[in-house]
Amino acid sequence: MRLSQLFGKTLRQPPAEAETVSHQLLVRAGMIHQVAAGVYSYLPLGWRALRKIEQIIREEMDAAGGQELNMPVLQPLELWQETGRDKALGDTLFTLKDRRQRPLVLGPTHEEVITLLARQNVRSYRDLPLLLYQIQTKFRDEPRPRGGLIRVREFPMKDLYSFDVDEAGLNLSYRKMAEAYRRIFQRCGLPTLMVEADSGAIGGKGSHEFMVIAPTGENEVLTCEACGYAANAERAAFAKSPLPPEEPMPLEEVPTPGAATIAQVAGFLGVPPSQTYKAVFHWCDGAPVLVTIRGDLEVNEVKLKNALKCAELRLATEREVLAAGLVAGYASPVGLKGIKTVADDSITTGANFVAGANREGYHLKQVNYPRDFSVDLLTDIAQAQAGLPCPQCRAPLRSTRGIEVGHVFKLGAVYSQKLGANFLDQEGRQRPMVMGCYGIGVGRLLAAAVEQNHDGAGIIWPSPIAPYQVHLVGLGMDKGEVAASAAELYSRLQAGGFEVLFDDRLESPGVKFNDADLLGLPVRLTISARTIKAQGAELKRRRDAGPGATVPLAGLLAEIKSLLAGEGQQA
RNA sequence: CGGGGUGUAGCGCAGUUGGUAGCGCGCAUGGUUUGGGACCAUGAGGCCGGCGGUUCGAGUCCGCCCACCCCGACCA
Repeated sequence: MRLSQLFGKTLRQPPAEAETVSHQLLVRAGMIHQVAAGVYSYLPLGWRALRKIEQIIREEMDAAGGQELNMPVLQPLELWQETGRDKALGDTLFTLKDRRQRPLVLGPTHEEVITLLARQNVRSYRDLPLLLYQIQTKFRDEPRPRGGLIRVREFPMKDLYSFDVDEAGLNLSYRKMAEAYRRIFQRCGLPTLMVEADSGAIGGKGSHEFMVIAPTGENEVLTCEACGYAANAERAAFAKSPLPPEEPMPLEEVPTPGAATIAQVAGFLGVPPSQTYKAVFHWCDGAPVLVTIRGDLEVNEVKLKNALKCAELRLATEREVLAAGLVAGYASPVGLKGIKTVADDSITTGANFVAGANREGYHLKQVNYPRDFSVDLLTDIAQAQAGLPCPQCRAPLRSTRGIEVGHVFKLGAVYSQKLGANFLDQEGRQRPMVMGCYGIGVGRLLAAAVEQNHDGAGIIWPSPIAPYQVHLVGLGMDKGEVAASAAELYSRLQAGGFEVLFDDRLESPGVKFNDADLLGLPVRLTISARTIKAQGAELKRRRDAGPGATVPLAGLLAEIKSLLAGEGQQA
């Protein structure tokens, strides 16, 4: 491709609204263009890089036995009502009506459609296992798009769905996919960490995310260096230090004027926060819930939401708290009636806690569970944090941030049961297919790759996903001799099978070099009066600093090939 | 949705007490340059986010709306 013909201009300054590095660089390099919040066009260079990634994904999916197909973006809302996911997705679902006023949705994912497809085409265990995938545009009306391509409302995604006869089969498919994912990210030049994750609105029995560790990541990841435990903070467990048993003492009410927070109460009564019960009010699908947890711990809303199995969960407003008859700052489940109560299992060890008296200005001492109160639900709803002990080996957990580029789910039979996707097993019994689903955000992967591979001057593409491999720069293109030999080299490179971007513009060297650095192709080849005199060309890898080496024209192609091969290994 | 911020040329920005809009980059033409964002000259390009109001007169003052960005609740 001749740069003089290429659609898309480089910018010296990034647009003011671009904050993330990948966003700034992709815009400056003329690879993407924003159309609306979270909606982007891909320009030729960006699109080429994206297609490179798609191709890598295809190869690995096919190698793992996947079959590519394509499903519609437009789907009847009815289908989503059947599985109840219209509610689970809520406002995230883009909806519209056709001319007959039939409600439709723009597909945010395709479990429903693919399950229907499998129901229609799978009859027997002999048809299984089955791995079907597509790379297609998804629509999610995210509450807040951000970070350029990191979080958008319309995005290309690879989604594969596995269908197996049983759990064992699912586990096998799951492992196969996890392995394919590792290879994909590796080939894209991205080290990723596979972490335990919450499955959110997709549902199912277990899931893992693939995180690119980056400070700009949206997710907090907790890891244990000692044993390798890794989990998204919204899902992570930790070893709750049990408190020593004590002889339960009689319940006692004490005045605690003005002590409405854990810190104040603990200070006032001279006990550690871990010797208190914290009460938090949540609002779950239109009803109040009182959540109790040990005073030194925090509530994890994702865990709580899962435990309550509710569609919408948030903190209760002051007004809602009052209306429910709760006393903010002095509430506890002790003696409380008519309100759903949940507690973290941290309340089960130790004894003689301080808790609210449900009366302004008073707390209870020597509260003991289950002697003094009961709860409707007792489970782990505590927020893991850096420094807390690893659930597996008790070494302190560490916190990092990550960009989620892939997510794999064990769905089980949730969708197949709801939509009647059954097959006949060897004994002639009808059974629901056991499903898994596996997503990769392709555009986000592109952004993450830039996020991870850049310097002050611009992008440094990992060569497998670079839009072109060689950036050929002609300096002094108004000189016939330079123009001719640059053009000749361009043809030779193309004939040799290289993907070449040829800067044939009549620009000053500074402009050309700076654009080359910004666009970030792995190898730069410069030809000028100077190099022609030396019967060579200057060869430089993007990731190397300093001037390149002058290489004789004779062995040039082989030289480039070996440089690129080295790049591939590095990635 | 809560909190914060910004809308003036393709990009980055300025615009005073209200008087009909400017700078840098980029773009076009001509010329001089050519190994790390060169220089000179000339030129094109604006519904000042939108609507309404105040005023003889609004980019500027007031009201409403919209868009976009950032921080939190959601996710590939």
